[in-house]
Amino acid sequence: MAAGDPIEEVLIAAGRLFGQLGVEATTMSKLAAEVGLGQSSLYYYFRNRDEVVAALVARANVVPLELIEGLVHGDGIVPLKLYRFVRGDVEALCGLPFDINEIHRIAGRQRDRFADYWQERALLDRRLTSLVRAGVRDGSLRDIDPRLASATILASDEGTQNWFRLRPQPARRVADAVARITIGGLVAPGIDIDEIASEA
Amino acid sequence: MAAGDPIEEVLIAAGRLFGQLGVEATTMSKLAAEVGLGQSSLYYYFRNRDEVVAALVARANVVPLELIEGLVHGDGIVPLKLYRFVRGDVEALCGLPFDINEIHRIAGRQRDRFADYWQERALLDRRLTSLVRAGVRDGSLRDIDPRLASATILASDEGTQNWFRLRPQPARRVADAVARITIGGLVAPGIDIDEIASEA
DNA sequence: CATGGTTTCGAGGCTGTATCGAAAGTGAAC
DNA sequence: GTTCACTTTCGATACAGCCTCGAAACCATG
Repeated sequence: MAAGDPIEEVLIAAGRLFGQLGVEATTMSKLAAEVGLGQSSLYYYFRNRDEVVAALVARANVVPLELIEGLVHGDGIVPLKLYRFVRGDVEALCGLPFDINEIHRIAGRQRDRFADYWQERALLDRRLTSLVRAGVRDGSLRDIDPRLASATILASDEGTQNWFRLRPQPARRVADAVARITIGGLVAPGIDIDEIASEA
Repeated sequence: MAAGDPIEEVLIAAGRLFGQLGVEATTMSKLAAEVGLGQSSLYYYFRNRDEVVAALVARANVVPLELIEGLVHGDGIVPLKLYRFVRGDVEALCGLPFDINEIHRIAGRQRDRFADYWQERALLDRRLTSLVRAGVRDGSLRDIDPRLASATILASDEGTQNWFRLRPQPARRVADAVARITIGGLVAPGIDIDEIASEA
């Protein structure tokens, strides 16, 4: 119905509907109606519903990736960088209109269609892993398996969005709590997580 | 096709198929075929597909609840109890044939149909919250919001199952890592998480 | 206004959900 | 052995949603 780029409008409406109804319950008819089109007209812009999902997830993915790239090249000790990453990631995830985990799951079942997603995800994982590894090396983090730690960090972030959507709260507060707990469990005994938290 | 209780058989097959294909892609035809029934025969045992989901989730829910009940009444300091809870919960979740988060999400969209689920979930949350609160009181945990901490613990546990299913590993190892990180971020500065980990 | 590219839609095939009523199976009572 | 009530199974069918296709409407440019 409105002006702008139809693709843009569809994606915005899709994000909202996915969040409200879930992906499964968001039919192409509802989505089309939302932007003032007939159901079959959507197929002019997207081959199918999954392509809408893919387009949406492609954008959501950019945020954490840019976040960590920026942090890696910035300065500060590793725990501080990690703290900022988790806080930023959680905050961004909680701001999404839809459930990232649901999209994540759909993507997981179709590795080929969502190849880009998985590549970026793998890159994010590598960046985070090597950041953790650096921390273990320089003694600012405990001696844990960096790959396991990285996976756990990402799991916490995404898992958090799960319940956040059910029980809304100030995103920043939640993000700080998750960051403090998660990174607090990683820092070496000598380092005080509260000091890092207040510095971040 | 086999002997036993048809309901039982359907649930077992459903767990497997939900895990392999996802809930959405598991059609009633496939499910029926799996147990040697016609598609419409399933509706004799279950009103619809969501009822299969509900039956499955009802069982999965029991495990963490029993786990924490047992721990609360046992002895040991709070961090030790929490460590054991997280490890047990993660291990149990990783052992499920299906993705608990997907079921979680479906349940979230239908509060009334899954009322039992939400009640048990709320109970679990209360138990965990009050355990954390006890730890904060007696000084074995840092001064954090117990509700936020409890939510974060559960989010980590469930979020972990997410990637665990994609990248299988020894469940115990993963469970230990998650417990060490999560609870490590909660314990008061004086307490050594490694000591707790080796005691658990 | 003719041409060609862009955008929209209605009709229809196909698959999956769920309902319904009929049929088949089962066992206890006579 | 037949009857009867109860349980279990299924085929037919309505209905909704996904997606395709071809035709029509739209629109810029010469």
